Amino acid sequence: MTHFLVRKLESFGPLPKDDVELIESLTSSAQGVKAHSDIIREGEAPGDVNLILGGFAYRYKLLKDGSRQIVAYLLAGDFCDLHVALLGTMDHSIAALTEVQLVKLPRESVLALLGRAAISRAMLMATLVDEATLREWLANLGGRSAEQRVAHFFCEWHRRLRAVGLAGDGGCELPLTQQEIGDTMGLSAVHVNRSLQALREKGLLTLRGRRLLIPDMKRLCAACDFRPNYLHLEAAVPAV
Amino acid sequence: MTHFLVRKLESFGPLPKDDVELIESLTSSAQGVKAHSDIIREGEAPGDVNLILGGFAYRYKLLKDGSRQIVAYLLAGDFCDLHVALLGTMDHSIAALTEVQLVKLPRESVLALLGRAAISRAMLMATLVDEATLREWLANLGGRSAEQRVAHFFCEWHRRLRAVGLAGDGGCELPLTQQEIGDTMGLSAVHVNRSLQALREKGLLTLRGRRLLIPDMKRLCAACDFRPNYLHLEAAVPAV
DNA sequence: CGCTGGATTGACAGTAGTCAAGACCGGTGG
DNA sequence: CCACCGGTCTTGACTACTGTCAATCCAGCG
Repeated sequence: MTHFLVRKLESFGPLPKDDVELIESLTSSAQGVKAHSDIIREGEAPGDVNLILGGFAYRYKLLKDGSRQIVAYLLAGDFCDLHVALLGTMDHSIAALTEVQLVKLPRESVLALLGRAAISRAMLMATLVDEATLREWLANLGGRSAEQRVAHFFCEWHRRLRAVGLAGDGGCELPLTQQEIGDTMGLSAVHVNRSLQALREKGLLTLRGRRLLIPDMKRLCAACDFRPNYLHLEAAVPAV
Repeated sequence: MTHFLVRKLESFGPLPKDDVELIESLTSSAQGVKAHSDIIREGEAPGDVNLILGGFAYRYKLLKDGSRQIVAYLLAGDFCDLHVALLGTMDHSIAALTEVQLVKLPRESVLALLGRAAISRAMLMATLVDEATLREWLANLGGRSAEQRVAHFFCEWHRRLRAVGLAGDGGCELPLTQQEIGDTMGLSAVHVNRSLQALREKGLLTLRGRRLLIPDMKRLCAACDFRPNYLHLEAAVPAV
């Protein structure tokens, strides 16, 4: 079960055998969460840290006017709320996009993990990648047109899913409504619709059911200036 | 000199004496950087990690169309590029806003620091706060009007400066041109100008020279829905 | 087959960008 | 002390992108 965590952390470099054993010895309780329900809400500070095993979730913030800004998507292997263990309170909420399977790690376990330098370091690296992604999103919202924004988002989505084996060269699942895409890109649902149509007319992508098809990834990347360097997928371990 | 780093890290909780000694034993070379020059550029992967001692800097990304998106401001005590030590390559650039004093830590030193669990953990916490700030910026760009965006940015700026002793209740330094504010908020300089005028007319702020005055912080916060929880300034150390 | 949520459309409103001219301001050299 | 300069800040006119509202269409489902 916690293999997942080992795999995630070791994607940044091997862990000492001790550390792997520690992780695998942790007690944890799995549970399922229904689609569209909250996993944790802004302001909460519960004792456990959630780790996604399967399904998709997203981080979001509610604004005063009632609108919602989605600020990240979580895939299998991602931490939901390390923040809670370290910073005390959630400054945003997390909800399940699809049905989600997650494991809850008691906070003490997480703190024990952080007592291991190699694990702590791997978590820091994971956090740095998340941060880099947020910076790219910021550039996306601040500097690109609606059409480019959406295209860029799809490129990233596909790339991330491919990294965890959930996408082939042709396409991938995309369990999002246009409203949700809009909440992600700071656009209205109507405008997302129009942008999608423009992209379709250019033959840059197909969207059928909940499935995204990208006939020519190169062309799409070129159209929206997508350069995946910020995802640090090679995640080379720097030699010490 | 490296006291700075100790202070930064201990803002998240005390460090073991060993760790403090390690930090203070590190060799480091200070240097100055002229205003408006780059400190490090996207794609680079040099050996040293920079730490800001004084002055202001900012992270930015260049987009295909030549526009620039500023994605963070760095104050005294902030790390410029931990990324380089851990992830290998910069995915964005950093430039000096004003004249900046920084110390360069050799990468091996940084990796040694990360070998200490408590230090590694404090760095993780610092990174989590940066991440939270990026999420709030994303919500700011995605969900608020131009006027609110700018107001929110000023609230945050003042709050952060106050946290490091650079702002009083009345106001603080703001060494930014309207163009730079625009590059930060995804707005044109002209529109920033108009938004500022609106805010001034409402009596929410004054901007003279490079100085920002906020007569009534409460009112400004209310106007832009600024809630500083995401800065985690109290940074309570969670009891183990 | 009728519902229901999501996707599409069209008309219209409003926000933000662009371009270009002119005012202002601090610093420089005479 | 003053004129000059370059960079910012302001302004106005105009354009273009994006949002809003509301009706309609469509596909999956009980």
